[in-house]
Amino acid sequence: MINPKPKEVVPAAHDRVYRALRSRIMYGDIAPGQALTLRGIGREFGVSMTPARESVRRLVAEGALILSTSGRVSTPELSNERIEELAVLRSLLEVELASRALPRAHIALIERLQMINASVSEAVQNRDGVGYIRTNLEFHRTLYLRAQAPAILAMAETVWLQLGPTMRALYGRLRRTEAPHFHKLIIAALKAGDEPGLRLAVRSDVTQGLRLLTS
Amino acid sequence: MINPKPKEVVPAAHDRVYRALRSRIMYGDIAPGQALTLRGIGREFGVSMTPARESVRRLVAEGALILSTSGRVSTPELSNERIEELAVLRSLLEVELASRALPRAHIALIERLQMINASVSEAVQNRDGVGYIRTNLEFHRTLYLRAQAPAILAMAETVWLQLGPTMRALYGRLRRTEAPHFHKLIIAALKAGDEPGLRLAVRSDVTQGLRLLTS
DNA sequence: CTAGGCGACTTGTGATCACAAAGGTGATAT
DNA sequence: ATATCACCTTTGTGATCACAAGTCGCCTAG
Repeated sequence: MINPKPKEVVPAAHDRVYRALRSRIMYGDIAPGQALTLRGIGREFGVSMTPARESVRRLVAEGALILSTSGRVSTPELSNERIEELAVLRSLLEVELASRALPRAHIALIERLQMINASVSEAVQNRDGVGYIRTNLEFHRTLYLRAQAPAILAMAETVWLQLGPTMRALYGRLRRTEAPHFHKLIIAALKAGDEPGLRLAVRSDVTQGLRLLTS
Repeated sequence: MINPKPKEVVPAAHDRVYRALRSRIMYGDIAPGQALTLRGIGREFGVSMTPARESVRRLVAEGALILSTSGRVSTPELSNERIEELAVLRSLLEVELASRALPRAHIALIERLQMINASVSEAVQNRDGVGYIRTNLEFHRTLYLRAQAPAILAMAETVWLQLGPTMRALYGRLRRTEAPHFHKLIIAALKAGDEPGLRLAVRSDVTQGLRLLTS
């Protein structure tokens, strides 16, 4: 057989719904406190309540959605204390990931990061909040993939997911015209093979944005 | 009304099943690679497939169970690389939690930790693997609850959950008669208010056990 | 005009069913 | 004796339904 298996030709409905909702939440398409209904999700994706419920359960388990006592589901409205915790988590996890990626960061990776960073700048100039969040996370994910640490990366993505709706609320009222400064520091540290500098740059980049949220 | 609401008199079936399975997995009642079936779970708990599926989905999202490509569900058999990652995660998260708990650790907490530690020793002497895992985690959780950082604690518990079946495999073949040494160091550092010592003791305690797994 | 209550509608939960795919088992051919 | 194939059982998936609890709006009484 030349082509033995197209491998998962048709993804399961619950998985498709899960991925779509996850993207929306992580990239700030949904505002904090927004309510969702199982029947509404099912209607939108052309499936019954069953896959809708499964995808919602999964997202609740990841902290992307919260369940009220009566089972109603909505995006979370994070308290300042919770935001501070999530910022610390981002810092802990992403500094570790960056540190592990450093010895594996070849020139091709650095060039790719610079290209992504240009997209970030573009999104900032266009006042495109969702685009900013998406490209910013792509910048970080591209670097961290080199760490070859899927468990840690998955945990970092879970934190991003929890912050998604809140980040939208932030960057919606953020008026900034410059590209992210710390991204340049990260790239410079990567080029120089400067591990302490990289750790500091990542910590700063991760902390900076979230600090505005708790004001 | 004197007693307005007994508050959630009857927990939802899926939640009850979830909690039961989660306990089993976290405390090492289930061996790595053990297969589960939705109908089997439903039969055991006297519910239909629906709540069984929801609880399983939730546990899969937390990394406590894995889904084969065909949807079959089982406990994970962790690779050495994955175990090393999870050990690093434990170290990162729990050092932070301990550090935050330190300024809040009064004498009553320390005494409670000593009592729990006695139970740990007892479980070790009785060759009670599950009891050891349970009391050991209770020791850590009791300390970390003082950190007042629910998001970080939840993430740490997720890591424990992922390691559950594997820890069982470890402590099953572990032949040790002494109580955990590093727990005493943790308690000593708490008494002395010694933050660097506490961080080191927690990191050592967390790393020590898992190091044996990757041999 | 406002507060309280009643009723209709919305929503989540859990059970059941039909279906397709995967796994296992036994028979058969070489 | 072993490899292969067919059949049957097991299993997950998704749709539908009945039911209970919650939510919202409207109406009425004060």
